Amino acid sequence: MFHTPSLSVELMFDAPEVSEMRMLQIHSDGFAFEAKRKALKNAEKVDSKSYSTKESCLVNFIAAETSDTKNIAQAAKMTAQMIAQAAEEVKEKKIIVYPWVHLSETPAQPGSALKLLKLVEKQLVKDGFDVLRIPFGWYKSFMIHCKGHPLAERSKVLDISKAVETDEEVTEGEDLTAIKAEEEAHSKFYIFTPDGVVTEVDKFDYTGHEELRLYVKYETAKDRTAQEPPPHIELMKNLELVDYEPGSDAGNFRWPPRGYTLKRAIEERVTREMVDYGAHVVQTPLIYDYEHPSLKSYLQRFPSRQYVVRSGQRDYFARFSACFGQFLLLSQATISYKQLPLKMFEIAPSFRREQSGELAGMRRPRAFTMPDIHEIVADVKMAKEAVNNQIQFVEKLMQELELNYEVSFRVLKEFYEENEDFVKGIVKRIGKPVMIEIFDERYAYFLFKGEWNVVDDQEKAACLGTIQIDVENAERFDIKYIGEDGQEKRPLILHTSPSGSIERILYGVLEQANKDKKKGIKPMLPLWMTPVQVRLLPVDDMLIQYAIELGKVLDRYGIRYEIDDRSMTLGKKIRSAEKLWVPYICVVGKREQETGELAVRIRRVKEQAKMTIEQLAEEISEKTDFAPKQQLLLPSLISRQPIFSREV
RNA sequence: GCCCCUGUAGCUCAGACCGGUUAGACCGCCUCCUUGGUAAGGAGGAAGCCGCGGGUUCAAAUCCCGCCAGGGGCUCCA
Repeated sequence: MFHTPSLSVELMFDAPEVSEMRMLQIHSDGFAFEAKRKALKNAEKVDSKSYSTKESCLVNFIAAETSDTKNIAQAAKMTAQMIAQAAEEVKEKKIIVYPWVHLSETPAQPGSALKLLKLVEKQLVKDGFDVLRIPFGWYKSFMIHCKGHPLAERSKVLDISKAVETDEEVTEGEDLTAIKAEEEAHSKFYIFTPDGVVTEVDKFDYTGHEELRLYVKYETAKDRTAQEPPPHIELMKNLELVDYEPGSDAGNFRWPPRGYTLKRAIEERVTREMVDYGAHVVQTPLIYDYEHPSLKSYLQRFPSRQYVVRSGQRDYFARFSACFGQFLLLSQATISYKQLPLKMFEIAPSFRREQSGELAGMRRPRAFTMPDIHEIVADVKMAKEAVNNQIQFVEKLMQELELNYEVSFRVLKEFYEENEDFVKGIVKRIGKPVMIEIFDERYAYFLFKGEWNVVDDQEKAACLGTIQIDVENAERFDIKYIGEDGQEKRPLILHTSPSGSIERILYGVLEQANKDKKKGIKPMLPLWMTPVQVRLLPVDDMLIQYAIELGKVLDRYGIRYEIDDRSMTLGKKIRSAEKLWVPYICVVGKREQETGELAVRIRRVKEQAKMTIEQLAEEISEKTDFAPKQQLLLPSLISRQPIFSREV
């Protein structure tokens, strides 16, 4: 595609990358071996440690190369073919498969090598040969008597890079259009700055834009170096926010009350913003019919990664986004041009059956909660206006999440050329350098896509908010509006997630907190979403009642608090609150009761302050006034709370 | 999905390579003492299908095979 075939082979496969399983073949009169002792800890189990025959046989010494492990089945198949061909040439029915690692300088891992040899054996047996596979992982003695004819000793190298393509596994209902299209698309990557300057990504000076550099590196080089688990995983458990659920499928999580409080706070925040934006809020089903014509065609755009739900004799798929329900609803709605732009919003679970190896904590689960807005517009002009409007709330929400983010846009070349001013206007609005990918051919349903990404501690990037101009699905789902002239018209659709999934937001804020921690800043969750905003610590049992009275004041302000009424030392209560990153920790003792002023440990400023409960409540209210009041979803007395996964 | 590593008390982790008393430790939990002033007060106690299922062995947390889960790499991320 990009290169001539011969050139591309050279570029793609450096010498050590070529798969060259090595094999030495000896046509022998008789063969014998004896397994002496294990060479590997997990050597293959053997029924008989020795074997001897006087019969003629074709002995194949085989060393699997590292490169064979890329496609063991393919390597095995070709190896078996080579052996079968050689056997037929010398008219031999008896075949010995002998593992001999010393033929290779870069051998495969034992497990892969054994797997390969077993597959070779299986194939040859299937082809009707009498096969003996010599046990793997032992030091062995052997005897061989080479026949000495011209074809009796040969060495071979398997070159898997020359393999013909075999049938790709295709699941029913799947076609590879999207993948193929993406492979064929050409893309160029640039950095756009707010002043309108365009620079190729590798020529841009990233000084002062370290995270942008990391993001670009991730997107273009796909460089992965992480060894450690992502830090947010330990944090989410210790803060008792989310945890794995062993009783469910991989990638499905449970939310104890603290985490659920945070989750709901975010959901409510995003929903309010969408209602303010003028959205119609809906709820649509979680499962959909594979056979529905529009859905069938939509599914064919993507590899099948769905959860399948059986109902009676029929299979349904769990939705992987909110698009279906909204499109189906819109397709039956009577929409006038007077109602455009029409905004539909939904926040609900979605399911993507990601490959097991792709799952990673909250960065990539299989079940997640996605806020999704679709904005129906008449034409490209209106779409561009909508993008400009949407950018405002996406930027606002991203800033409220208090995390560093990098913005990128992916634009069809043709669209870019016609709308250069629009794109540059957006970058100006973003106010910092952004990465822009310009692609030649449309490989998905969008011709324009904005992404708000975070870069984590492992230097991996993940997309949160996104805005896309969809030019395909209005037609696919037969969504139309009635124009001024009374005629049905086909609209464009903006697909937007204002914030990204709630799970990924949590991933983002925890990774951000971890980055802060490494810089010596106390890690925190944004005040408006943190489950517990205030902890009241009565110094002794006599003061619990007073703390409860103080709590009632906080209730009036809609502030989430706990009272540590456990029988432990003050030092321990403070430690417990600090471990949970509680932003305001108030000691409630006789002094406070007498003066009416609390001693407040303020996490953000690492200092104590004296203030009344009303002053504290005012301060928190003021800092969180943009967010709906979310209740704490567990009893405020800590003595009444079980421990789900927190430490103290 | 493939490859590598890991899975022991609620948590974090010893023990495993080299099979053999009653599987340990910190934190947490429970009981008692202590009623405390800004990141761990003291004493005692309970708590384990050693991930699951097979196998080898007189004997398995330990060795072998399979499966599941978590992490990393590849691929992928609509």
